[in-house]
Amino acid sequence: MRLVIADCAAHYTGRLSAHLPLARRLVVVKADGSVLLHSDGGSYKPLNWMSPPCTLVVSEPDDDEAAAGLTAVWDVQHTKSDDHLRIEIYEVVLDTTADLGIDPGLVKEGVEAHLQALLAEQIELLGPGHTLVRREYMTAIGPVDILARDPRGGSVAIEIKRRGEIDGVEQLTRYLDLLNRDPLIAPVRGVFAAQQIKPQARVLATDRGIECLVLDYDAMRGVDDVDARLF
Amino acid sequence: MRLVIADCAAHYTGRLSAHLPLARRLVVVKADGSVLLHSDGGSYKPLNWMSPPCTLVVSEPDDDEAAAGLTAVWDVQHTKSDDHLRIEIYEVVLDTTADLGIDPGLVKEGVEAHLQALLAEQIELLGPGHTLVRREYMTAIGPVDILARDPRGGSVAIEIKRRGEIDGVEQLTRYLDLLNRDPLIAPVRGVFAAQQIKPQARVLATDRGIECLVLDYDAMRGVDDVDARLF
DNA sequence: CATTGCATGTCGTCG
DNA sequence: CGACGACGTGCAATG
Repeated sequence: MRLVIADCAAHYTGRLSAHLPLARRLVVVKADGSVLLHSDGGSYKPLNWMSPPCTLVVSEPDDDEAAAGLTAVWDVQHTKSDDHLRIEIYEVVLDTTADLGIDPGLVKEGVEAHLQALLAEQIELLGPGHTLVRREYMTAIGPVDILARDPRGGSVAIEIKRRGEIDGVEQLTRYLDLLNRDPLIAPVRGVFAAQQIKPQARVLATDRGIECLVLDYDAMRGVDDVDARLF
Repeated sequence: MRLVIADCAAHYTGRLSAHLPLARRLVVVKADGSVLLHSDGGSYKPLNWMSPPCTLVVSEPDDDEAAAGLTAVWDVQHTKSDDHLRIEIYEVVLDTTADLGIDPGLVKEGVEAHLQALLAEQIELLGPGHTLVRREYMTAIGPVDILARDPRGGSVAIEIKRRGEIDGVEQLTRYLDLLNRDPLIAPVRGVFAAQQIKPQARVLATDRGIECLVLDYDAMRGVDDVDARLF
Protein backbone atom coordinates (compact mmCIF):
# COMPACT_ATOMS: atom_id res chain seq x y z
CA MET A 1 0.00 0.00 0.00
CA ARG A 2 1.28 3.43 -0.98
CA LEU A 3 0.12 6.57 0.82
CA VAL A 4 0.58 9.98 -0.73
CA ILE A 5 -0.58 13.29 0.61
CA ALA A 6 -0.36 15.90 -2.11
CA ASP A 7 -2.00 18.83 -3.77
CA CYS A 8 -3.80 17.27 -6.70
CA ALA A 9 -6.57 17.56 -9.25
CA ALA A 10 -8.40 14.69 -10.91
CA HIS A 11 -10.63 13.81 -13.86
CA TYR A 12 -12.79 10.73 -14.09
CA THR A 13 -14.50 9.41 -17.19
CA GLY A 14 -16.53 6.24 -17.21
CA ARG A 15 -20.17 5.80 -16.33
CA LEU A 16 -20.17 9.56 -15.83
CA SER A 17 -17.66 12.37 -16.16
CA ALA A 18 -16.42 14.18 -13.07
CA HIS A 19 -13.76 16.68 -12.14
CA LEU A 20 -11.97 17.34 -8.88
CA PRO A 21 -10.37 20.80 -8.51
CA LEU A 22 -6.90 21.33 -7.09
CA ALA A 23 -6.67 20.70 -3.33
CA ARG A 24 -4.61 18.79 -0.79
CA ARG A 25 -5.80 15.19 -0.47
CA LEU A 26 -4.86 11.67 0.57
CA VAL A 27 -4.15 9.30 -2.30
CA VAL A 28 -4.13 5.59 -1.44
CA VAL A 29 -2.78 3.06 -3.91
CA LYS A 30 -3.57 -0.49 -2.92
CA ALA A 31 -1.62 -3.61 -3.82
CA ASP A 32 -4.09 -4.51 -6.58
CA GLY A 33 -3.54 -1.13 -8.28
CA SER A 34 -6.83 0.37 -7.10
CA VAL A 35 -6.74 4.01 -6.09
CA LEU A 36 -8.69 6.10 -3.57
CA LEU A 37 -8.77 9.90 -3.31
CA HIS A 38 -9.85 11.02 0.16
CA SER A 39 -10.50 14.43 1.60
CA ASP A 40 -10.46 15.24 5.30
CA GLY A 41 -14.20 14.83 5.71
CA GLY A 42 -17.19 13.11 4.28
CA SER A 43 -17.48 9.48 5.17
CA TYR A 44 -15.83 6.30 4.08
CA LYS A 45 -16.60 6.96 0.43
CA PRO A 46 -13.69 8.55 -1.40
CA LEU A 47 -14.16 11.71 -3.44
CA ASN A 48 -13.04 9.69 -6.41
CA TRP A 49 -11.57 6.25 -6.94
CA MET A 50 -10.78 3.43 -9.31
CA SER A 51 -11.84 -0.11 -8.49
CA PRO A 52 -9.72 -3.14 -9.28
CA PRO A 53 -8.74 -4.61 -11.62
CA CYS A 54 -6.88 -1.61 -12.91
CA THR A 55 -3.37 -0.44 -13.76
CA LEU A 56 -1.56 2.72 -12.69
CA VAL A 57 0.88 4.46 -15.03
CA VAL A 58 2.95 7.34 -13.64
CA SER A 59 4.34 9.79 -16.17
CA GLU A 60 6.27 13.05 -16.23
CA PRO A 61 4.38 16.27 -16.88
CA ASP A 62 5.07 17.99 -20.19
CA ASP A 63 6.74 21.40 -20.23
CA ASP A 64 3.52 23.41 -19.95
CA GLU A 65 2.29 21.23 -17.10
CA ALA A 66 5.61 21.43 -15.30
CA ALA A 67 5.51 25.20 -15.61
CA ALA A 68 2.06 25.08 -13.99
CA GLY A 69 3.50 23.23 -11.01
CA LEU A 70 2.72 19.61 -11.86
CA THR A 71 5.26 17.11 -10.65
CA ALA A 72 3.63 13.95 -11.97
CA VAL A 73 0.58 12.62 -13.81
CA TRP A 74 -1.03 9.37 -12.70
CA ASP A 75 -3.23 7.58 -15.18
CA VAL A 76 -5.34 4.80 -13.74
CA GLN A 77 -7.04 2.64 -16.36
CA HIS A 78 -9.64 0.03 -15.56
CA THR A 79 -8.65 -3.31 -17.08
CA LYS A 80 -12.08 -4.46 -18.26
CA SER A 81 -13.93 -1.24 -19.08
CA ASP A 82 -12.87 2.14 -20.44
CA ASP A 83 -13.17 3.79 -17.03
CA HIS A 84 -10.24 6.12 -16.55
CA LEU A 85 -8.97 8.29 -13.72
CA ARG A 86 -6.29 10.90 -14.31
CA ILE A 87 -4.64 12.45 -11.25
CA GLU A 88 -2.46 15.51 -11.59
CA ILE A 89 0.02 15.64 -8.73
CA TYR A 90 1.39 19.00 -7.61
CA GLU A 91 3.29 19.45 -4.34
CA VAL A 92 3.85 16.20 -2.45
CA VAL A 93 3.75 16.36 1.35
CA LEU A 94 4.03 12.65 2.13
CA ASP A 95 4.90 9.58 0.07
CA THR A 96 5.31 6.33 1.92
CA THR A 97 4.83 2.64 1.21
CA ALA A 98 4.07 -0.24 3.55
CA ASP A 99 3.48 -3.94 3.13
CA LEU A 100 0.23 -4.97 4.80
CA GLY A 101 -0.17 -8.58 3.72
CA ILE A 102 -3.51 -10.31 3.22
CA ASP A 103 -6.33 -9.40 5.58
CA PRO A 104 -8.26 -12.15 7.38
CA GLY A 105 -11.45 -10.14 6.75
CA LEU A 106 -14.47 -9.05 8.70
CA VAL A 107 -16.59 -11.44 10.76
CA LYS A 108 -20.25 -10.36 10.93
CA GLU A 109 -23.22 -11.24 13.09
CA GLY A 110 -26.81 -10.11 13.28
CA VAL A 111 -27.95 -9.52 9.72
CA GLU A 112 -31.26 -10.25 8.04
CA ALA A 113 -30.51 -13.98 7.92
CA HIS A 114 -30.47 -14.00 11.71
CA LEU A 115 -33.81 -12.20 11.91
CA GLN A 116 -35.24 -14.78 9.54
CA ALA A 117 -33.91 -17.67 11.63
CA LEU A 118 -35.30 -16.12 14.81
CA LEU A 119 -38.74 -15.51 13.32
CA ALA A 120 -38.81 -19.06 11.94
CA GLU A 121 -38.14 -20.32 15.49
CA GLN A 122 -40.64 -17.90 17.01
CA ILE A 123 -43.31 -18.18 14.32
CA GLU A 124 -46.06 -17.69 16.90
CA LEU A 125 -45.15 -13.99 16.90
CA LEU A 126 -47.59 -13.96 13.96
CA GLY A 127 -50.27 -15.01 16.43
CA PRO A 128 -51.09 -18.19 18.41
CA GLY A 129 -51.42 -21.37 16.41
CA HIS A 130 -49.20 -20.42 13.47
CA THR A 131 -46.77 -23.06 12.22
CA LEU A 132 -43.68 -22.93 10.04
CA VAL A 133 -43.93 -24.51 6.58
CA ARG A 134 -40.41 -23.61 5.48
CA ARG A 135 -37.83 -20.85 5.13
CA GLU A 136 -36.67 -19.69 1.67
CA TYR A 137 -39.74 -21.17 -0.05
CA MET A 138 -38.80 -21.15 -3.73
CA THR A 139 -41.02 -19.65 -6.40
CA ALA A 140 -40.41 -18.91 -10.08
CA ILE A 141 -39.42 -15.34 -9.27
CA GLY A 142 -37.31 -16.02 -6.19
CA PRO A 143 -37.53 -17.33 -2.63
CA VAL A 144 -40.21 -16.22 -0.18
CA ASP A 145 -38.42 -15.60 3.14
CA ILE A 146 -40.85 -17.66 5.21
CA LEU A 147 -43.96 -19.61 4.31
CA ALA A 148 -46.20 -20.40 7.29
CA ARG A 149 -49.66 -21.77 8.01
CA ASP A 150 -52.25 -20.01 10.15
CA PRO A 151 -54.46 -21.77 12.72
CA ARG A 152 -57.20 -22.35 10.14
CA GLY A 153 -54.82 -23.97 7.68
CA GLY A 154 -54.39 -20.95 5.38
CA SER A 155 -51.00 -20.06 3.92
CA VAL A 156 -49.00 -17.00 5.01
CA ALA A 157 -46.09 -15.55 3.01
CA ILE A 158 -43.67 -13.46 5.07
CA GLU A 159 -41.16 -10.98 3.73
CA ILE A 160 -38.49 -9.92 6.24
CA LYS A 161 -36.39 -6.76 6.15
CA ARG A 162 -34.30 -4.98 8.71
CA ARG A 163 -35.97 -1.78 7.62
CA GLY A 164 -39.26 -2.06 5.85
CA GLU A 165 -39.60 0.26 2.85
CA ILE A 166 -41.75 0.41 -0.25
CA ASP A 167 -39.64 -1.89 -2.40
CA GLY A 168 -40.06 -4.65 0.19
CA VAL A 169 -43.85 -4.33 -0.09
CA GLU A 170 -43.55 -4.47 -3.88
CA GLN A 171 -41.45 -7.60 -3.63
CA LEU A 172 -43.96 -9.31 -1.32
CA THR A 173 -46.80 -8.23 -3.59
CA ARG A 174 -45.16 -9.97 -6.55
CA TYR A 175 -44.79 -13.16 -4.50
CA LEU A 176 -48.42 -12.99 -3.38
CA ASP A 177 -49.67 -12.44 -6.93
CA LEU A 178 -47.77 -15.50 -8.02
CA LEU A 179 -48.66 -17.73 -5.07
CA ASN A 180 -52.33 -16.82 -5.30
CA ARG A 181 -52.41 -18.09 -8.89
CA ASP A 182 -51.58 -21.58 -7.56
CA PRO A 183 -54.92 -23.14 -6.55
CA LEU A 184 -53.11 -25.65 -4.34
CA ILE A 185 -52.01 -23.03 -1.81
CA ALA A 186 -54.26 -20.02 -2.54
CA PRO A 187 -55.48 -17.97 -0.80
CA VAL A 188 -52.20 -16.71 0.68
CA ARG A 189 -52.04 -13.90 3.25
CA GLY A 190 -49.04 -11.57 3.26
CA VAL A 191 -47.07 -10.41 6.29
CA PHE A 192 -44.42 -7.70 6.02
CA ALA A 193 -42.04 -8.08 8.98
CA ALA A 194 -39.24 -5.66 9.85
CA GLN A 195 -37.44 -4.10 12.78
CA GLN A 196 -38.80 -0.78 11.61
CA ILE A 197 -41.51 -0.07 9.04
CA LYS A 198 -41.53 3.27 7.21
CA PRO A 199 -44.90 5.04 7.14
CA GLN A 200 -45.22 4.95 3.35
CA ALA A 201 -44.44 1.25 3.29
CA ARG A 202 -47.06 0.65 5.97
CA VAL A 203 -49.67 2.61 4.04
CA LEU A 204 -48.95 0.73 0.82
CA ALA A 205 -48.96 -2.65 2.60
CA THR A 206 -52.23 -1.93 4.41
CA ASP A 207 -53.81 -0.71 1.18
CA ARG A 208 -52.96 -4.07 -0.38
CA GLY A 209 -54.25 -6.10 2.54
CA ILE A 210 -50.75 -6.98 3.73
CA GLU A 211 -50.27 -7.21 7.49
CA CYS A 212 -47.33 -5.38 9.10
CA LEU A 213 -45.30 -6.92 11.91
CA VAL A 214 -42.63 -4.98 13.78
CA LEU A 215 -39.85 -7.26 15.06
CA ASP A 216 -37.96 -6.57 18.28
CA TYR A 217 -34.55 -8.06 17.51
CA ASP A 218 -33.20 -7.83 21.06
CA ALA A 219 -36.32 -9.43 22.54
CA MET A 220 -36.26 -12.20 19.93
CA ARG A 221 -32.60 -12.84 20.62
CA GLY A 222 -33.38 -12.87 24.35
CA VAL A 223 -36.08 -15.52 23.90
CA ASP A 224 -33.63 -17.50 21.82
CA ASP A 225 -31.05 -17.35 24.61
CA VAL A 226 -33.63 -18.49 27.14
CA ASP A 227 -34.60 -21.40 24.89
CA ALA A 228 -30.96 -22.34 24.53
CA ARG A 229 -30.53 -22.31 28.30
CA LEU A 230 -33.62 -24.40 29.03
CA PHE A 231 -32.95 -27.23 26.59
CA MET B 1 -6.00 13.90 8.95
CA ARG B 2 -4.04 11.30 10.86
CA LEU B 3 -2.64 8.21 9.12
CA VAL B 4 -1.57 5.20 11.13
CA ILE B 5 -0.32 1.89 9.81
CA ALA B 6 -0.36 -0.66 12.59
CA ASP B 7 -1.15 -4.19 13.58
CA CYS B 8 -4.63 -3.95 15.00
CA ALA B 9 -7.87 -5.72 15.85
CA ALA B 10 -11.32 -4.18 16.02
CA HIS B 11 -14.85 -4.71 17.29
CA TYR B 12 -17.91 -2.92 16.00
CA THR B 13 -21.32 -2.86 17.63
CA GLY B 14 -24.20 -0.89 16.22
CA ARG B 15 -26.63 -1.92 13.53
CA LEU B 16 -24.79 -5.21 13.64
CA SER B 17 -21.89 -6.71 15.57
CA ALA B 18 -18.64 -7.44 13.79
CA HIS B 19 -15.09 -8.41 14.63
CA LEU B 20 -11.82 -7.84 12.82
CA PRO B 21 -8.94 -10.18 13.73
CA LEU B 22 -5.39 -8.94 14.31
CA ALA B 23 -3.62 -7.85 11.12
CA ARG B 24 -1.65 -4.94 9.70
CA ARG B 25 -3.93 -2.22 8.38
CA LEU B 26 -4.25 1.45 7.52
CA VAL B 27 -6.16 3.53 10.04
CA VAL B 28 -7.37 6.94 8.82
CA VAL B 29 -8.68 9.48 11.31
CA LYS B 30 -10.34 12.41 9.61
CA ALA B 31 -10.68 15.93 10.95
CA ASP B 32 -14.29 15.31 12.01
CA GLY B 33 -13.24 12.33 14.14
CA SER B 34 -14.48 9.70 11.70
CA VAL B 35 -12.31 6.61 11.32
CA LEU B 36 -11.61 4.22 8.45
CA LEU B 37 -9.86 0.84 8.69
CA HIS B 38 -8.47 -0.20 5.29
CA SER B 39 -6.74 -3.37 4.17
CA ASP B 40 -4.51 -3.58 1.11
CA GLY B 41 -7.25 -4.81 -1.18
CA GLY B 42 -10.96 -4.98 -1.57
CA SER B 43 -12.44 -1.80 -2.87
CA TYR B 44 -13.06 1.70 -1.69
CA LYS B 45 -15.16 0.47 1.19
CA PRO B 46 -13.16 0.06 4.40
CA LEU B 47 -13.18 -3.19 6.33
CA ASN B 48 -14.65 -1.25 9.21
CA TRP B 49 -15.37 2.39 9.92
CA MET B 50 -17.22 4.97 11.99
CA SER B 51 -19.11 7.78 10.28
CA PRO B 52 -19.26 11.31 11.65
CA PRO B 53 -20.31 12.78 13.94
CA CYS B 54 -18.25 10.76 16.38
CA THR B 55 -15.54 11.17 19.00
CA LEU B 56 -12.27 9.28 19.38
CA VAL B 57 -10.86 8.51 22.83
CA VAL B 58 -7.36 7.02 23.04
CA SER B 59 -6.52 5.14 26.22
CA GLU B 60 -3.67 3.08 27.62
CA PRO B 61 -4.01 -0.69 27.66
CA ASP B 62 -4.40 -2.34 31.06
CA ASP B 63 -1.67 -4.66 32.34
CA ASP B 64 -3.09 -7.81 30.76
CA GLU B 65 -3.55 -6.07 27.45
CA ALA B 66 -0.05 -4.57 27.57
CA ALA B 67 1.35 -8.02 28.27
CA ALA B 68 -0.48 -9.23 25.15
CA GLY B 69 1.28 -6.58 23.08
CA LEU B 70 -1.30 -3.80 22.95
CA THR B 71 0.12 -0.31 22.86
CA ALA B 72 -3.14 1.61 22.80
CA VAL B 73 -6.92 1.26 22.69
CA TRP B 74 -9.00 3.58 20.53
CA ASP B 75 -12.66 3.92 21.33
CA VAL B 76 -14.74 5.64 18.68
CA GLN B 77 -18.25 6.51 19.82
CA HIS B 78 -20.93 7.81 17.51
CA THR B 79 -22.38 11.04 18.86
CA LYS B 80 -26.04 10.43 18.01
CA SER B 81 -26.43 6.66 18.19
CA ASP B 82 -24.88 3.93 20.32
CA ASP B 83 -22.66 2.74 17.46
CA HIS B 84 -19.23 2.01 18.85
CA LEU B 85 -15.92 0.95 17.33
CA ARG B 86 -13.05 -0.28 19.50
CA ILE B 87 -9.63 -0.58 17.86
CA GLU B 88 -6.84 -2.40 19.63
CA ILE B 89 -3.49 -1.08 18.42
CA TYR B 90 -0.45 -3.33 18.58
CA GLU B 91 2.79 -2.51 16.77
CA VAL B 92 2.75 0.88 15.00
CA VAL B 93 4.63 1.17 11.70
CA LEU B 94 3.60 4.69 10.73
CA ASP B 95 1.89 7.54 12.52
CA THR B 96 1.68 10.85 10.71
CA THR B 97 -0.64 13.83 10.62
CA ALA B 98 -1.33 16.36 7.87
CA ASP B 99 -3.62 19.33 7.49
CA LEU B 100 -5.69 19.03 4.32
CA GLY B 101 -8.10 21.93 4.60
CA ILE B 102 -11.59 21.94 3.18
CA ASP B 103 -12.15 20.21 -0.13
CA PRO B 104 -13.87 22.07 -2.97
CA GLY B 105 -15.69 18.84 -3.80
CA LEU B 106 -16.54 16.80 -6.84
CA VAL B 107 -18.10 18.28 -9.96
CA LYS B 108 -20.31 15.77 -11.80
CA GLU B 109 -21.80 15.57 -15.27
CA GLY B 110 -23.88 13.07 -17.14
CA VAL B 111 -26.25 11.63 -14.55
CA GLU B 112 -29.94 10.89 -14.75
CA ALA B 113 -30.82 14.58 -14.47
CA HIS B 114 -28.96 15.19 -17.72
CA LEU B 115 -30.80 12.36 -19.46
CA GLN B 116 -34.06 13.87 -18.26
CA ALA B 117 -33.13 17.32 -19.56
CA LEU B 118 -32.10 15.89 -22.93
CA LEU B 119 -35.29 13.86 -23.33
CA ALA B 120 -37.37 16.89 -22.34
CA GLU B 121 -35.66 18.83 -25.14
CA GLN B 122 -35.95 15.94 -27.59
CA ILE B 123 -39.43 14.81 -26.59
CA GLU B 124 -40.19 13.78 -30.17
CA LEU B 125 -38.04 10.71 -29.54
CA LEU B 126 -41.37 9.36 -28.21
CA GLY B 127 -42.71 9.74 -31.73
CA PRO B 128 -43.64 12.66 -34.00
CA GLY B 129 -46.07 15.17 -32.56
CA HIS B 130 -45.37 14.65 -28.88
CA THR B 131 -45.06 17.76 -26.74
CA LEU B 132 -43.62 18.41 -23.29
CA VAL B 133 -46.06 19.27 -20.51
CA ARG B 134 -43.44 19.53 -17.77
CA ARG B 135 -40.52 17.85 -16.02
CA GLU B 136 -40.78 16.67 -12.39
CA TYR B 137 -44.58 16.68 -12.48
CA MET B 138 -45.55 16.44 -8.81
CA THR B 139 -48.00 13.86 -7.51
CA ALA B 140 -48.95 12.85 -3.99
CA ILE B 141 -46.44 10.01 -4.06
CA GLY B 142 -43.59 11.85 -5.74
CA PRO B 143 -42.59 13.53 -8.98
CA VAL B 144 -43.13 11.94 -12.40
CA ASP B 145 -39.89 12.49 -14.35
CA ILE B 146 -41.62 13.84 -17.45
CA LEU B 147 -45.26 14.39 -18.32
CA ALA B 148 -45.92 14.78 -22.04
CA ARG B 149 -48.84 14.90 -24.46
CA ASP B 150 -49.20 12.68 -27.51
CA PRO B 151 -50.39 13.90 -30.93
CA ARG B 152 -54.01 13.05 -30.08
CA GLY B 153 -53.91 15.02 -26.83
CA GLY B 154 -53.51 12.06 -24.49
CA SER B 155 -51.18 12.24 -21.49
CA VAL B 156 -47.92 10.29 -21.30
CA ALA B 157 -46.00 9.70 -18.05
CA ILE B 158 -42.30 8.96 -18.53
CA GLU B 159 -39.98 7.36 -15.99
CA ILE B 160 -36.29 7.73 -16.80
CA LYS B 161 -33.46 5.54 -15.51
CA ARG B 162 -29.91 5.07 -16.59
CA ARG B 163 -30.46 1.35 -16.22
CA GLY B 164 -34.01 0.14 -16.45
CA GLU B 165 -34.82 -2.54 -13.89
CA ILE B 166 -37.92 -3.93 -12.26
CA ASP B 167 -38.18 -1.37 -9.48
CA GLY B 168 -38.33 1.40 -12.06
CA VAL B 169 -41.32 -0.29 -13.69
CA GLU B 170 -42.97 -0.63 -10.26
CA GLN B 171 -42.39 3.06 -9.60
CA LEU B 172 -43.95 4.07 -12.94
CA THR B 173 -46.85 1.69 -12.32
CA ARG B 174 -47.63 3.46 -9.02
CA TYR B 175 -47.62 6.83 -10.78
CA LEU B 176 -49.86 5.53 -13.56
CA ASP B 177 -52.33 4.04 -11.05
CA LEU B 178 -52.53 7.39 -9.32
CA LEU B 179 -52.70 9.56 -12.43
CA ASN B 180 -55.37 7.38 -13.99
CA ARG B 181 -57.62 7.99 -10.98
CA ASP B 182 -57.65 11.70 -11.92
CA PRO B 183 -60.42 12.10 -14.52
CA LEU B 184 -58.90 15.39 -15.67
CA ILE B 185 -55.82 13.75 -17.18
CA ALA B 186 -56.80 10.07 -17.50
CA PRO B 187 -56.15 8.02 -19.51
CA VAL B 188 -52.36 8.24 -19.13
CA ARG B 189 -49.95 6.10 -21.13
CA GLY B 190 -46.67 5.00 -19.54
CA VAL B 191 -43.21 5.10 -21.12
CA PHE B 192 -40.20 3.52 -19.43
CA ALA B 193 -37.06 5.17 -20.83
CA ALA B 194 -33.51 4.08 -20.05
CA GLN B 195 -30.09 3.74 -21.62
CA GLN B 196 -30.40 0.01 -21.10
CA ILE B 197 -33.50 -2.02 -20.21
CA LYS B 198 -33.10 -5.37 -18.47
CA PRO B 199 -35.11 -8.24 -20.03
CA GLN B 200 -37.17 -8.83 -16.87
CA ALA B 201 -38.04 -5.14 -16.66
CA ARG B 202 -39.07 -5.12 -20.31
CA VAL B 203 -41.29 -8.17 -19.82
CA LEU B 204 -42.98 -6.64 -16.76
CA ALA B 205 -43.46 -3.29 -18.47
CA THR B 206 -44.90 -4.83 -21.62
CA ASP B 207 -47.21 -7.01 -19.54
CA ARG B 208 -48.58 -3.86 -17.95
CA GLY B 209 -49.00 -2.01 -21.23
CA ILE B 210 -46.01 0.23 -20.57
CA GLU B 211 -43.92 1.17 -23.58
CA CYS B 212 -40.13 0.81 -23.41
CA LEU B 213 -37.79 3.38 -24.94
CA VAL B 214 -34.03 2.85 -25.11
CA LEU B 215 -32.12 6.13 -24.96
CA ASP B 216 -28.82 6.67 -26.75
CA TYR B 217 -27.09 9.15 -24.46
CA ASP B 218 -24.24 9.97 -26.84
CA ALA B 219 -26.61 10.53 -29.75
CA MET B 220 -28.89 12.71 -27.61
CA ARG B 221 -25.92 14.74 -26.40
CA GLY B 222 -24.74 15.04 -30.01
CA VAL B 223 -28.09 16.45 -31.10
CA ASP B 224 -27.90 18.82 -28.15
CA ASP B 225 -24.44 20.00 -29.22
CA VAL B 226 -25.69 20.55 -32.77
CA ASP B 227 -28.63 22.54 -31.42
CA ALA B 228 -26.28 24.58 -29.27
CA ARG B 229 -24.12 25.32 -32.28
CA LEU B 230 -27.02 26.29 -34.54
CA PHE B 231 -28.75 28.69 -32.18
C1' DC C 1 -21.34 -15.27 -16.60
C1' DA C 2 -25.84 -12.69 -15.74
C1' DT C 3 -29.25 -11.76 -12.22
C1' DT C 4 -30.91 -10.74 -7.75
C1' DG C 5 -31.21 -8.72 -3.37
C1' DC C 6 -28.57 -6.83 0.72
C1' DA C 7 -25.80 -2.92 2.82
C1' DT C 8 -23.19 -0.49 9.47
C1' DG C 9 -24.73 1.25 2.35
C1' DT C 10 -23.73 6.91 1.52
C1' DC C 11 -25.52 11.04 -0.41
C1' DG C 12 -28.48 14.63 -2.09
C1' DT C 13 -33.15 16.80 -2.11
C1' DC C 14 -37.40 18.02 -0.77
C1' DG C 15 -41.29 18.38 2.32
C1' DC D 1 -34.99 16.76 10.89
C1' DG D 2 -37.08 12.71 8.50
C1' DA D 3 -38.29 10.31 4.31
C1' DC D 4 -37.29 8.96 -0.33
C1' DG D 5 -34.79 7.99 -4.49
C1' DA D 6 -30.16 7.82 -6.97
C1' DC D 7 -25.59 5.97 -6.95
C1' DG D 8 -19.45 5.46 -11.15
C1' DT D 9 -23.64 2.31 -5.89
C1' DG D 10 -20.35 -2.32 -4.25
C1' DC D 11 -20.88 -7.05 -3.05
C1' DA D 12 -22.02 -11.93 -2.38
C1' DA D 13 -24.96 -15.69 -3.37
C1' DT D 14 -27.22 -18.12 -6.83
C1' DG D 15 -29.12 -20.07 -11.27
